[in-house]
Amino acid sequence: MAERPDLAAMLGGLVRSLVALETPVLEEHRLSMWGYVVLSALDDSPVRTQAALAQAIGADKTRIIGTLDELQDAGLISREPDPADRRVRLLAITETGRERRRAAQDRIQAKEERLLARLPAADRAAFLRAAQALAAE
Amino acid sequence: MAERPDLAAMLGGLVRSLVALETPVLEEHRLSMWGYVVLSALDDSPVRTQAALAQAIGADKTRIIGTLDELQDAGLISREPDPADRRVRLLAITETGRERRRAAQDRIQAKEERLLARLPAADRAAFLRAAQALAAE
DNA sequence: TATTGTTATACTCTATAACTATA
DNA sequence: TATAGTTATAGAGTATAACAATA
Repeated sequence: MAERPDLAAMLGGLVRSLVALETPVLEEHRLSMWGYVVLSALDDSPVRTQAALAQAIGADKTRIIGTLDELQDAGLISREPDPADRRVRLLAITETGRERRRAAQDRIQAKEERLLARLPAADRAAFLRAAQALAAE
Repeated sequence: MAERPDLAAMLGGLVRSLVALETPVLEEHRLSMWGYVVLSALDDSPVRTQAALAQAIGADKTRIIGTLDELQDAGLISREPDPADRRVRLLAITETGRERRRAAQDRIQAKEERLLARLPAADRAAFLRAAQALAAE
């Protein structure tokens, strides 16, 4: 009877194969992994500062600057100084960005579905519920 | 009603927090993350070649050499040329290695338990079962 | 002086390709 | 010549700290 493998190792391997699965899709849609994460965060709601966005996605504030530059150059996000405090940048997804993100997300979720299809329906629902609860920190 | 977040992003965040949780424990036990992964693999069964070990843990064969050097120097693994083919290195965990790994694993699993304790018992069992099934590739 | 965002630097990981030793 | 392991090189990703602009 096998002992339970370490959770981190187990999930780490799973994440690696998911990333491998999704990277080609993102490339087709001309999005980097971080770009996709940022678009997803902004699609849920706009954010008032870059630091807040960085924290929301678990990144360093210096780490997302290049990503924001690219997304802005591609017209996928807007990024304007707040008139009330010109130090901060107001961040929001554009309509183009939303479309791009949705298109990528549809393909990605379809691939994820194929993976999840291996699970019995009950386990599958519980897995998603549990993952969401645990990821909520 | 919130849409389902992307699986990869969700699990990726979860893995990050697990790693953050476990890194201090590994440091206490003087193990690197890869060192722990290697010990865990060898604790399940010895391996005949370094390339096979690398593949088993999803790493590159060049990537684990430094790790194997450290583990060997610390007396946690044995690594001898196969008399039948002196190109290959027979790898096995030592008794010291086993003890070190078990000690770290106990502490790590205890921390994981505390995290999993948030879940209803049924979801928790289903989550582990599903994660194991999906990670099995 | 404190805060937001940016740039610069160094450091760690990783991937690729040469190299050695055995076969 | 083919294979297991090793070393060397370069590239990507990341963290830290210094910097500029604004408050």
